[in-house]
Formats: sequence, structure tokens, C-alpha cells
Amino acid sequence: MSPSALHVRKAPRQRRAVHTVDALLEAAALVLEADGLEGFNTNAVARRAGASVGSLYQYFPSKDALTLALVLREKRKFHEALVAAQALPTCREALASLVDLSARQQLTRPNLARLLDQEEARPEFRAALGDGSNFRLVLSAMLSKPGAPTHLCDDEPRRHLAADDLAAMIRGMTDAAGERGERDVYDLAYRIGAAVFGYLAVPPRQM
Amino acid sequence: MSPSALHVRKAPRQRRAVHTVDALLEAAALVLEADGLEGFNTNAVARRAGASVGSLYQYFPSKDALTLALVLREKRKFHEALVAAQALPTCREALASLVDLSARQQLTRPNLARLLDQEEARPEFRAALGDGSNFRLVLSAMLSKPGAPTHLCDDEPRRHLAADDLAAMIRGMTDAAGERGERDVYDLAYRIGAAVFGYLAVPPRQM
Amino acid sequence: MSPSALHVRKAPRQRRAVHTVDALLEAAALVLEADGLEGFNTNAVARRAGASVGSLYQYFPSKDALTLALVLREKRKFHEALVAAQALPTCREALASLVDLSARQQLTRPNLARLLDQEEARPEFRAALGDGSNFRLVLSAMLSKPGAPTHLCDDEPRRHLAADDLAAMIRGMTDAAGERGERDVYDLAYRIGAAVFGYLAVPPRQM
Amino acid sequence: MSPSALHVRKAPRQRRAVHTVDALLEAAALVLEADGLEGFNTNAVARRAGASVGSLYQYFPSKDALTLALVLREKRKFHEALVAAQALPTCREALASLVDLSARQQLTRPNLARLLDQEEARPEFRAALGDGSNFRLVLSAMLSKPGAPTHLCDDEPRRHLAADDLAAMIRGMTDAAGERGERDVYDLAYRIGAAVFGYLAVPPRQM
DNA sequence: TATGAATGAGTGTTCATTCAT
DNA sequence: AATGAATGAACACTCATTCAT
Repeated sequence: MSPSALHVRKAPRQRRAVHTVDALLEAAALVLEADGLEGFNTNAVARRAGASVGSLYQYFPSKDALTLALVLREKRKFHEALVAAQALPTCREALASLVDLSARQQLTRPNLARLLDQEEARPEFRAALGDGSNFRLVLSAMLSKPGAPTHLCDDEPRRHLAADDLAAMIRGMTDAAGERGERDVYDLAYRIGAAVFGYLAVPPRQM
Repeated sequence: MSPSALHVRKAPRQRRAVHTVDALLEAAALVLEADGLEGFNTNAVARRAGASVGSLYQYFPSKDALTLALVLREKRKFHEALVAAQALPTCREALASLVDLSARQQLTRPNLARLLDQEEARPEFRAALGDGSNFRLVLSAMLSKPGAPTHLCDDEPRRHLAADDLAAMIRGMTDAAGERGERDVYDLAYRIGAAVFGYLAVPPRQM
Repeated sequence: MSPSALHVRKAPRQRRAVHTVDALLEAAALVLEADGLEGFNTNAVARRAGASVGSLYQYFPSKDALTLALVLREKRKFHEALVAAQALPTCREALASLVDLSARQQLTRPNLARLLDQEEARPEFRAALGDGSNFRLVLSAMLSKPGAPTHLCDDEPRRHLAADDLAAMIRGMTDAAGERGERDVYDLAYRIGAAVFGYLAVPPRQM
Repeated sequence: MSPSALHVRKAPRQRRAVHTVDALLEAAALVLEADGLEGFNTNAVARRAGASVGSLYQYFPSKDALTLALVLREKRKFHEALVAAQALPTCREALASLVDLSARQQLTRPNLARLLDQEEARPEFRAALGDGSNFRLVLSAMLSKPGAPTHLCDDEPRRHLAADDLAAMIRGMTDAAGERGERDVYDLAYRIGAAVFGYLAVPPRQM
């Protein structure tokens, strides 16, 4: 794969072009949500967007680039809300807000969220996504806030690991809930919270 | 899809045939572990097994049947160990053992385990796999053992939901650990245990 | 089979596309005439048309759809001439003209005509071809014209049966003549006429 | 194809072998009648015969050889009855008997008869079947019997052509009747007779 | 710039035929 | 001789990608 095969081919300059790119990304989301990975092909996306494959390839050099752009778009949307959670003063409040966000986002478009989680994990994308999702970094930062377990505050590697664990738990539980068709955000958030705060309440392992 | 499209086409009679079937399944596991879903195609599997596609189709009526057989094989391996865990007297011991098993199994062939988890979720397979993975049922049974949270003992739907949550947490954390390349089973098991027992320690939500 | 699996996938919009579709149909005819059903495969047809398989599948959703389109094309050609025959005033003239047409058409591309007759009979196609070939209906209509045997005029089921018989005789004789490599249309038409009019001259069976 | 690829590989010597060959041929007939050309494959035939593919290939060097043997077997069966018809004194009686036989045979196993007619026409078989089916020769001989049209008695080529025509008419009509599912042998035979004797009643063409 | 027609390597699957047991 | 496991060329069909218009 060419090194640039994953990056948007050119920044859209004209307003129309911006619109086309948006339409393509939204179409990609719709197709993925409705038809799953199986129905997710460039022709279907272009058709859904009311554009032609040719246009798709004007803006995305490959199917993977489109997928990646979609992943980034969804992460970005999520990230804005995350920043607000980040601003909360205590660890507990921040985490609770983050859990709430995660549950809410997942139940909105469960298929999409789950499939993007999967795609994100593909080796081709790991590099392009930076060496860790910012979700993990945000979580790690929250674990430095007042009220966080003391054994994590000072031990950065351990804090990162805990952040990874929490991210994995949250993702696992939200994905499963979405797949099961759960609709009650509050109940789901409560249960995830149980796992998260329960995990943090346990003292570190003594070797 | 024909109703029998997922079931083994014929039982191997001769010793040679048994060997071929085994080789095919093992090759499928190897290919999946090494090349991912992308490289998982019938020709590749047959080649890796030192057999021909024709042989593959003698025993598996479709690619999906092969995948399903692999899923079942891995579940079976795991299930034997699970039965032992199930026999432990208290909820805590049983769960701890299950967590240990899960971590161990995942770190052996992380890619394979993760991809099979994914495949397992495909709608085509749900029916063939019984009405839920037995992992979930085993977990639910463990939550009825002595020492389990009292609020779960009597409330079956809630217990099932908790089992789903625990399964999702465990799966999420093991998958992530596998992807990260973690190798220390004990540490991983300890952290998963933290999440599991932490989750169970939290009282039920008051509506 | 999907309900639309036999219908043209999309109407060609550009001039180039129309040309491709025509080339594919003509290539299908050529391959069928030259190599028989055995050599009639999608790759061969595409190659002969100077196109790629992909193009074939842009316009025909399946091999059967291509075959059906070819059947319809040949029927359409024939049908135009049939309408003229239909317009003749007497039963004798109309039938004679029809026999003439049949002989002429068959000797032009004997293999093609015979194989398409065979394909036409396949159950998958019966539905898509309407509830009977119009050849049969045209024949039946001719048997209602002035000069037709009186015992058929009033008895519709019997007339339809006679039409079936005549169609079968004509088809059988033309097929055989084509296979033998006959080239004299007039002689063939005369002999078929003998069978047709001879058949009609015989009084109905007394039970 | 090797020159001997169509001939029975070896004459079965032992009684058991004779039985196997018969079973294979009968199985071939059953499969062809029940599942059509589509289901007619060597494994299916062997299974139906309670034998293995290997055994099939012991006696028939190729699938075509099996098909050919089946064609010959059916022709032979038919031929014995034909000899009796041949013995009748007048042309009319002989032909009537032949028509009757044809109708009867066709309606017994319509699918089989029709498909074998088709196979018979395949170029690969033409050579192996002698330069004309004996059906044609028998018909020609009948047209030399007392009561036959005088213009055919003396003109051998013309008589052969008439025999071809009659064969084609009969085959065409019986095939169609079988396909339609007709069951009344007498009515069918009467109508074929009409065509046959009608055809013969027409004077030769004056050029 | 946008379109959509064209491409063709790649994938799942079948089945006539061979050959070790 | 009989078995049935193994083979692999062949075929229908898909879809990411290119490019003439």
C-alpha cells in the first residue's frame, strides 16, 4: 500500500466538494449501520451518497481511507463531548460522564459503533490512528484527577494500563449491549459504572 | 442457505480422512491467527493444510461450515476446562477460575480468539450455536452459587444480564490485552478479577 | 434465486454501454452456435465480446439472465415476422407463412436455434417467458382463421392441443434439418407443410 | 479424448460385475429421470447404485461412456419392440405400431427419454452411434412396405429423408407431450398418427 | 470536475477423474 | 476388485479501482 493510501487525497476546496465529502461519509455510516461490513462497498456508499464511485475516489484514495475517515469522524464527534467530561473536577464525576457518553453514543447507532470498533483494530489502521486512541489518553488523564486511586496517580505505566482496561471494559459492555438491542441508556451506564468503579476500588496486586 | 449448509458434510471414515479434517481445522486456525479474516479463504486454508480445496469441500459444505466447526472446536476445548471451574463450591472461586481460564486461552492465540469471537456473533451462526453461548449460561450458573450477591440469586433476568455484562467485560479486556501483546496471564487475570468482583460488589440500581 | 436475478441489471445509459450489451448478446449467440452449451460460459462470452466478465455482470445479474436475454432477443426478431404472417387472411396462408419463417430462421443458425429451444424449456425460464411461448398462441389463433378445420374452431382446448402438436412437429423437423446441415429452405418448408396440413386434414378421433 | 473413451472399459466377466453394470445403468436412468441433467453426476449415480465412483470407473472409462451406454440400452430395449412392428405386413400397420410404441415409451419416463434424445444429438456421440440411428433405418424400411406412397418406394434418398422427417416429427411430438405431462397414450398416438399419415398423403413437391 | 462504464484478480464452489488403501 | 479420499481445473460471480468521456 502506498504510504498515502490512507489519507484524504486532497482537501476539498469548494463548498460543493465539502458537501460531497460529508455526504460520502454519512452514506458510509448509513450503509455500515444498515447492511453491515458485508454490504459496505464503495459502489453502495457512492450510490447512497448520490454520487459516483469516481467522485468517491476523488476524495478518498482507497476504501480504507474512507473507512479511516469515518472512524476519525466518529471519534471526533465523540471527542468534543469528551472534552466537557474532562473538565469536570473529580475523577468520579469525569468518569461517570464518560461512561454516560459512551453508553449514549453506542446505543444511537449500535451497528456502526461496533463495526468501527472492529475496523479500528485492523493492523492497517493502528499506525494511522496514532499509537493509542485519545480515548485512552483521556481516561488516563481522568485517573490523575482528585479522587482517583492513589496507587495510580504516581505510577504512569500502571495508570495507562488501567486506562486500557477501563476502555476495553467499556467498549466490550457497550458493544454487547448494542448487539443485544438494549435501549435503556441509564441502566447500561449504571452497570458500566459498577464495573469501572468496582475495578478502581480493588487494591493493586501484591506480587 | 440450505439448512444443512453449516453442518459437516460427512463423517470421515478412514484414518486418512480424520487426519485431513484435523489438518484442515488446524490450518484454518493458523491462517486466521496469522493473516486475519482478510487472508482467511478456502484456498489458503487448504494449501496450509497440505490438501486441496476439493478435500475441504468433502468435509465442509461451505466456508461458513468450516468456520463454525473451528468455533465449535475452540469452544469445546475451552468448555472442558470450564466444567472444572463450574464444579468449584463458591461463586468467588468459580469466577476466579473462569477468569483465569479466559485470560490463559486468550493469550495463547490472541488473534484467533478475537476473530472467532467476532465470527460467533454473525447472525448466520447464532442459530447453529444454540440460543446463547454456554459461556453466558455458565456464568449465570456461577452467580447462583454460595457467595454470590444476594440481589442476583433470586432475580433470574437480572442474573442473566449480569452474566452478559461479565462476559462482555472479560471478552473486552482479554481481546484488548491480546491485541496489545500482553503475555503475563496472572497480571491480566488479576485485573479482570478486579473488574468482575468490583462490578458484583456494587449494589443494584435504585430506580 | 432472487426474483430479479433474471432481469437486466441496469439499462445502459451511455452509447458505449449500449454497444457493450449488444456485443455481449451477439457474442453469446456466437459462442452458443460455435461451441454449444458446453462452451457457453460467462468468461468465454465476455472474451468473445471483447469485454471483461465484470462488464457482463454490470448488465446481466447472472448467466441465466444473459441466456434469457438472448432467448428474448431471438424470439423478438422472429416475432416481428410472425405478426405479418398472422395478418394473412386464411388459415392456410398464415400457416404456410409461419412454416416458411420457421424453416428460414432455423437454417440460419441451426445450433443456436436448437439450443435456445432447449434453454427456453428450462423451468427457471418458464415463468419469465410468460405462460407459454407466444408461438403456441399465434398458432392457436391461426387455427381460428377461415379455412381451419371446423372441429378445431369451436373447441378451444383441442385447438390449443393442436397448436402444441404443430409447434412440436415444426420444431422437431427444423431442429433435425438444421442438425443434418440441410440448406434448402424451400424443400424443408414444403415437407413441414406436408406434415402440418396433413395433420390438420385428419378428422378428430372418435372415442 | 482418447479414442476408446466412450467404450465400455471391459466386458464384465463375473456375475457380480454384470449386476454392478446393470445397477449403474439403472441408477443413471433414475437420476436422470428424477434430477435432470443438472443432478446427473458420477457420484450421484454411483451412490444411487449402491456402488462407489471407483467401481463406476472400472466399467465406464468416462461419464460420457456411461451416458452412451445408457442411450444404447434404451435404444436396444426399444429396438426389440421395433422388430415386431417391422414384421407387420403393410406400411400402415407397421407405422401405426411404431407410433404407438414411441408414444408409450415416451410417456413411461418422459424426462429420461427427452434428455437421452438431447444427449444423443451431442457431436461427441454422433460418431459412436453409427451414422444414423436404427430408428431411421427401420422407418425407411417401413416406407418400402406394401401400401407406402409410391413416390417413395423407388427413390431411396427421398425415402431416407422422409424417414428422417417422420422420426423428427414423432420425437418432437412425444418429447413435447412428455414435457407437458400428458398421460393418455392413445390420444397422443392418434395425433402423431395424424401427422405421420397426413405427411405421407401429400404428393411430392414439383420443382 | 464528475460520471459511470470497464477491468480483472480473486473467491467460493463443483465435479470428473485418479489412486492409495 | 472395490472403496472412497484426494485432486485441481473450471466456472459463476464480486468489488476495489481506473479512466475515457
